[in-house]
Amino acid sequence: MTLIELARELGLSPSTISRAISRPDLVAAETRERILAAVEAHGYRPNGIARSLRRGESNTIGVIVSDLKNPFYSTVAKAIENQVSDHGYSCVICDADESAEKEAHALELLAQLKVRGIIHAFTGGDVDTLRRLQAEGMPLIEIDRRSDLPGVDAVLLDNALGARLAAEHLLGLGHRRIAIVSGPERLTTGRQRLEGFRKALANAGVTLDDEYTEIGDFREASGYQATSRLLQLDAPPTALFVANNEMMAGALSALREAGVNIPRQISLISFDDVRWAKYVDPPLTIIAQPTEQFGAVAAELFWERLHGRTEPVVRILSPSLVVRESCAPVTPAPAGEVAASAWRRGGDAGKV
Amino acid sequence: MTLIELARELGLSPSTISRAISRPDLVAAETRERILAAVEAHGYRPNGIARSLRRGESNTIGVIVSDLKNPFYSTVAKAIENQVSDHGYSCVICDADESAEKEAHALELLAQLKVRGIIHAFTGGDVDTLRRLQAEGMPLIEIDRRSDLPGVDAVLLDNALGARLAAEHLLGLGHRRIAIVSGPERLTTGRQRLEGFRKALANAGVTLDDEYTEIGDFREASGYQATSRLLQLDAPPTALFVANNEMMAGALSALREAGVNIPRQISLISFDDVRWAKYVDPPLTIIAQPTEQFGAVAAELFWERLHGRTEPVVRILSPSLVVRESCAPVTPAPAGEVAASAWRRGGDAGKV
DNA sequence: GCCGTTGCTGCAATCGATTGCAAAAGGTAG
DNA sequence: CTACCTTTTGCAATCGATTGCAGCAACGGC
Repeated sequence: MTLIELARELGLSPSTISRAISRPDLVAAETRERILAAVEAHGYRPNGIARSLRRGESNTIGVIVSDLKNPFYSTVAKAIENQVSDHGYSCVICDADESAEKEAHALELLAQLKVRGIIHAFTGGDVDTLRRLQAEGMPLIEIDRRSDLPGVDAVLLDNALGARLAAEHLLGLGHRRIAIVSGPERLTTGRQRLEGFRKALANAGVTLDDEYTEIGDFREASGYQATSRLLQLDAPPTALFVANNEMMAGALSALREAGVNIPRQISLISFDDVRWAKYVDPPLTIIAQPTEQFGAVAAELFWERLHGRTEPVVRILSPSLVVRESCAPVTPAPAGEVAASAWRRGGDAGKV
Repeated sequence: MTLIELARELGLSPSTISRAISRPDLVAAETRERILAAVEAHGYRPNGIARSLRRGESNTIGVIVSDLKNPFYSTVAKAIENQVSDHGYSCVICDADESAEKEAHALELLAQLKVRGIIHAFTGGDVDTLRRLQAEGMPLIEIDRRSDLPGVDAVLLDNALGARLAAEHLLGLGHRRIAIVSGPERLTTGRQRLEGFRKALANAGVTLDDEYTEIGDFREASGYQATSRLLQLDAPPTALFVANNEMMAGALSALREAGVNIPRQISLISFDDVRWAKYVDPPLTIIAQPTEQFGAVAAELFWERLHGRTEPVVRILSPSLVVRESCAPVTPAPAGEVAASAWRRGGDAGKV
């Protein structure tokens, strides 16, 4: 049922119907009642597409996350959706799947859909497309990860602080043979967590060995592989920092499989306090992010943009250390080799 | 930049430009090159809204999940998104937040957006809206939960089987004082898991006591509360079946807090093999669902509908039992009261 | 040389709702 | 009674792309 059909049926013009719906005060009370009754009776709904075309706006916002399966991003997406749906906006949520191509594709698609703004976690892809969208006046809000595009809003974590908290916790427990599994260089989160960690260690006079520096892709499988490699070193680390929750799951698998005891043989600390971190054996010490705030703040920045703000705003959120039981003081072993050879023997042998 | 502006600049008609983009074979090679070069240069993108209006279709599909934070649903959503984006479709993902109102609101919104179909997990709300959409010819595909609307496609789990697997596992370990935390009656998942469980116990001559039957709302908090109540009974259960992953997290909290040892004092089995279930202490015995299949099959059913199928199809997926370490044989205590009083003394006292 | 065909391009209508402007009706003041 | 204002409704253009139909040119066959 279209506006015109309804108008014909009521013997009124389409304009009147349209006004009765969107600006009721302009229509005589009696007419209005009659129209609304008919609308109700026929279940008429304005065609959102036609409306958007005419109004030149869509009441839709685009969200691109790099992995919808990752609870961090699904939580952020949910927070955004909740915020904007209260205002009658809807979300087109895209999953870039950590792929730059898919990201570029999603951006094009959202642009075609004429969304009012795009909130996205940069996946390292197409800065050109971003630049063009920005030039066209599309509000762009980055979450979690930063492209190097100037002038866009962003909600970020103080990754260096997070990495420092992790490093200092491990150093404080006496660890010196410390390894990291970080993310891709092309992502700010990957870079900053690595550099922040390196620097914090350096401040304490500890150098982060290349051998102990693994670069994954923030997905489970790479966490598994990286950790497996570290375990095969002649002098495996006594402590491990894993830079996101997905890779942490992989690390956990690798450690289980190798029969390594946490924290007795290796201390494990990682990023992002997923809900289950506290139920794991052992409960995980982690660097927590204010996950829902990412979404809420991003939505907020979006509204401001819509209401005329033109100056870019960057909000930095703070991580915090949550101490549980996956980190322990380094075992006072006679020599570095002990732990390694103990592992080879497997199981509980490393008890000392 | 619009089609008309571009046309004027090139001294061609809009029709030719349009054809050069969407049906290149109809345009002379030379003209086509010239047009495509200009398109590239100006970064012209067809206005998706106008295109949709004219074509009378949107290349958009709506997805409503009942809780985007729940890894089950985010995984399903991702699977759907991945499937349809390969075909140039985009997803509008809505979160009903387990609220019937929000669900109705989302349905209206998707209808206005003229999506090509809606894949949704019924939240118990507005069957009227669903019925109207169905009457209008909107492809409707239900996942996980079933409304009582006839004629719609659905991808469901064999919940009764899942519940039976859980019951038989517990029975096989000798448990008789068995409790359940299930979901709302208004949801098929809640009902079927409860009834299936009850029936499976009955088959073994065990009755599911009212005292042992808790109805939650599939969210973490209700799992916590229900479990806490069960623990305060004079004769607490020796085994507990929790009917979804969110409530299971709550149950875990409650058990931890009460210092109850799993599985020594209580055996725990629950639904949905979230990735972390195997890292928990103890690794959780669960009923696994083929999560990604839900999304893939739903997308498949959607395509079929688009391509003309009119007969409703219901696909039932099978759960499976994954045995880990959260269930143990019932402790051969002299009398039923022992366990209860042991708990009151707290901690490891119940070791017997 | 004429006609039919093929290939390319343009004209103009169309999708459905919105909105500036104008017309008609009713009311009030001078 | 006229002039003017207010309220209510309708007319018609508009948003931007698509597409059926027609026009035109070039070419080949007879």
